[in-house]
Amino acid sequence: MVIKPNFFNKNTLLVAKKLLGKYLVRRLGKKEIALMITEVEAYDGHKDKASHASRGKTKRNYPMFGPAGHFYVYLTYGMHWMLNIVTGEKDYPAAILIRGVGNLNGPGKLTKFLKIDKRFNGKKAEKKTGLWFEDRGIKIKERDIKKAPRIGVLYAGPIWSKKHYRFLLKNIKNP
DNA sequence: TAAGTGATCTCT
DNA sequence: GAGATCACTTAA
Repeated sequence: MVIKPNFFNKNTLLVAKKLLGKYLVRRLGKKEIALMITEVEAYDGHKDKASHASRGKTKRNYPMFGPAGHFYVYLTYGMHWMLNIVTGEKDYPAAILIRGVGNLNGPGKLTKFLKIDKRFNGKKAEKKTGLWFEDRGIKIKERDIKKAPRIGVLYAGPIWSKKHYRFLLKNIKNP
């Protein structure tokens, strides 16, 4: 079943954990590619120094301030698109970075494989968009979730870079 | 381990 | 307008 926007309209850390084991589905032409989400990172609120939203709303990060269930896509290092899903209330800047799906590890590889770019920025996660989330009934237990510090955010200082806002599945099961 | 790559942010 | 920075990948 397709996941609705209100699924994302909750505490970001909670949603991040619940997103593990769900499916990211992409329609390319007539084909649908469904990949299980195995790794995510949370960026929660303007106080989070590692978040793009920590310095207020800008032309780039405005989708983070929008309603939950929309995508935030941006380019980094001149060549890699990052895919995020916005969470929380409108005007509360928060999003979850999808770092790994299926057998792909790394946010840059993911977007390259699924042909995701800025066209999805600010779009709603639904079938019409061509990129959405599905719940296929896989249950993830708390002990299967590993918590770890986020990647590439050392610039945010010791407090925010050490927070365990990264969640990944320990045993990747093949459905 | 280092280089590639370019939009965006933060100063002038 | 210029310069620094960056939620990464790949090939050695």
